[in-house]
Amino acid sequence: MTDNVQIMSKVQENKQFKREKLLSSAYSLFIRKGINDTSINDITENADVAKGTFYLYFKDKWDIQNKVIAEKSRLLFDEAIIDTNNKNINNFPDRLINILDYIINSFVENKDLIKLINKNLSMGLYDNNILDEQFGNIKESFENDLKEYNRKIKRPDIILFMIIELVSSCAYNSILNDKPMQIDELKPYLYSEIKKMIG
Amino acid sequence: MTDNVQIMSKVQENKQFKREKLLSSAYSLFIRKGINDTSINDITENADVAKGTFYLYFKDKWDIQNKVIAEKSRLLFDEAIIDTNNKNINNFPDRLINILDYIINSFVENKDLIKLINKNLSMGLYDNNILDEQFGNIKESFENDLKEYNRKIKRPDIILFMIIELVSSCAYNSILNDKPMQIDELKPYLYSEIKKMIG
Amino acid sequence: MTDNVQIMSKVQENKQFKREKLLSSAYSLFIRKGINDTSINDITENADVAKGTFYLYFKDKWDIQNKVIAEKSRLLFDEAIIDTNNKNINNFPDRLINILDYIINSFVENKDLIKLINKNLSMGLYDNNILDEQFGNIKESFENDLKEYNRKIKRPDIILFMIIELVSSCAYNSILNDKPMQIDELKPYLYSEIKKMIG
Amino acid sequence: MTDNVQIMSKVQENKQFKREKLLSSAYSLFIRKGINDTSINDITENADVAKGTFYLYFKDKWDIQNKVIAEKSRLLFDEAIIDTNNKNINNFPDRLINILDYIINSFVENKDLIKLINKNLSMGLYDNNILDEQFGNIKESFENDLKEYNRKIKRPDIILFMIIELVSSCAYNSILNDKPMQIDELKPYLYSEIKKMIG
DNA sequence: GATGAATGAGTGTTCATTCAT
DNA sequence: TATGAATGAACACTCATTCAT
Repeated sequence: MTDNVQIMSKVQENKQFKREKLLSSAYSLFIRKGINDTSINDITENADVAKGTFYLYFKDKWDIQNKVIAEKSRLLFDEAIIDTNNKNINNFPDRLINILDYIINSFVENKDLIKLINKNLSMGLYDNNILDEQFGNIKESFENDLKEYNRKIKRPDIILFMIIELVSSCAYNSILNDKPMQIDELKPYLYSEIKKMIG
Repeated sequence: MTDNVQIMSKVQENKQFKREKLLSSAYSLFIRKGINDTSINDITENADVAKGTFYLYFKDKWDIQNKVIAEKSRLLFDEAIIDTNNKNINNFPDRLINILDYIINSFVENKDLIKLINKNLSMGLYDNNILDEQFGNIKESFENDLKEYNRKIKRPDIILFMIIELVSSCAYNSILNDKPMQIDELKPYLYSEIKKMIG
Repeated sequence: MTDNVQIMSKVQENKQFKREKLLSSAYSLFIRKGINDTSINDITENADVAKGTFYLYFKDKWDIQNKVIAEKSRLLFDEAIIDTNNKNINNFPDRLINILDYIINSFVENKDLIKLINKNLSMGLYDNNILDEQFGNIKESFENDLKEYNRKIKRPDIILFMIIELVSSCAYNSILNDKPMQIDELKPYLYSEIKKMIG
Repeated sequence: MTDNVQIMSKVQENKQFKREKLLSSAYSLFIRKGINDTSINDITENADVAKGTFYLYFKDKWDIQNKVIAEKSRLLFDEAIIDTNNKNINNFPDRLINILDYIINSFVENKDLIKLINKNLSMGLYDNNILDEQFGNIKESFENDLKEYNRKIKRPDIILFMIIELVSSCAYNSILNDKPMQIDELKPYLYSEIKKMIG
């Protein structure tokens, strides 16, 4: 029995390992060459795995793409919240700004990441529940903060939605194309508007 | 001589005609099947033109795609401004809101259009000058309005940029996925924030 | 000892059971989707058995295919003879016609069966001994009848062979494609020729 | 104008040539390795043509397969009729037997041909009009003969259908598997039955 | 300028088979 | 015995691009 469990878990572990090799292979290729120019062949080759193996774990390229993005962006949101908690920021607006700033800075450091995530946001990511998950996380954090710091906002969900759209959309253009200006120059204006919104 | 000129212009006309057939063929296919699922073969067939002819007018699919989007979105902005002028709206905020509302309503009526335009915005459209052109139009109109109605805004270009990003990004999600809600429900919140921004 | 035997036979039973599950799984899939579109994976999945298990009982798809057809067609011939015996038909030609009619009617009721069997007849079934077995049954029955009803035919084996070829070939086309006409319309002509043949 | 026609016909000729190269390449491979074991890659390689070219002329393997069989079997029927005419056989039964005998002999000389044609007959060839065409030819010839030699048969179409089914089915087994005996031994019995049928 | 036949590299996907557990 | 994860050769089919006419 113990043997069986151990054997099972050995196999299970191995499967998990393969799955992760594929995910990280896909991630690095998506970042490096873009999704359109990454073939499943590329992914498996890069993962040192047979081509057929891919189909044991993912349905097709869209499937692994969504999984990659879900994983990476969840990670990002989590980090942002942890960072904010670590800094012991104790008022609501600064907490929100810190979260957004952390995310923006991550994108600045990893421009391919914003390309990857954004590309997909616009390609129908909202159809499935990936954004909802992340959004869920930050929404919860946002509403906790509201309660904790005794803030009243009418329809906080809508405000948060608009804030995130504004930030991600502006960050995308500013970081990747310096439009309308470099992100560091843009930030003050951006954060100023956000503060108005949660005013 | 006159004859020659006429012949020349006839030829020129014919060329222009071919080009336009290709553009409108591409547009209808992009709208109908999406860009990824439209091949150059599809475009030429649909345009009743030989496959090789495509390459006399466009470099590749990305080229015609950009041209199509440029044309369609310029048209849209122009219409929005004309509509606003026709309505004799005489104060600055209402003029701005009317322009944005016109654009949003157009997207609602033609959801494939917002899909097409947005897909491309996020696929590197900012690399070339297409958005700049449109943006130029509306920026000019925006600044004219500011002057005419005696408004003072610090850095109107940045504010306008943020407004457009906010509107297009929110409209995309709301119209296509009802996230966070249907567009008609979202509009009041959206316009309210915009009015704050040009406050 | 008894225990051992029981255990052994239990194991044996179990093996037989697996084999039969595979056979009936294959049969239903062959009928439903055709042989070419049925994979070994399909067969094992449908039989609730691991993929590797297949190879413990059968060499490959051709192997199980032949076994399936052998089983199903032997069954069919047996049924036809039993039906004829039950009806107490007491003259030779009517007995033969009844057997053939029973088979044709079975095919009419299960068109996929004639597709399955025929496909394979033409795909090299004669290479192995499957047809011989069935043919053996009906040949024996045929020759018994000849003796019992005091009929004399030169080379009854050849005549029977030709009759079966004629019937199965005509039935296939008539049942599946109504060529040259529907089977009910064709039957009188067919049986009339057969009666001539056993003259 | 003349030039254009000549150019057109040059191109057209070339296309016809490519198509025929593909057909004959497919035929030789089907004969040599069987249809299932012949890939489109094999066909184009063998025809010294690019893979994509295949799809300019044929939809898929089933398409070219049908065309090959149609061509080859039409040829066979035509030859059989010509041979019969050349021999100045002047009575109906002998003419019919000669046609059938010619076809059988061709199959004996080219066993792969009967394999190819038969395989397909049983794989749903009757769905399309290939057999009808061939059958049309021989039916016409059959009915011409009936008229010319003043024969009366009730429903000659049905009789002919049964004769062809009987002959092709028996020939297949006899030629390929010597079942129930070699074709030369079988022929007398076969032809004797056929004569009864048109009796 | 216009054509469209030809190309062939490239793609996603399937599947019989093996073998460590 | 039984399993099912892994393999990788094989497949049909697509498509942007070229170029002789």
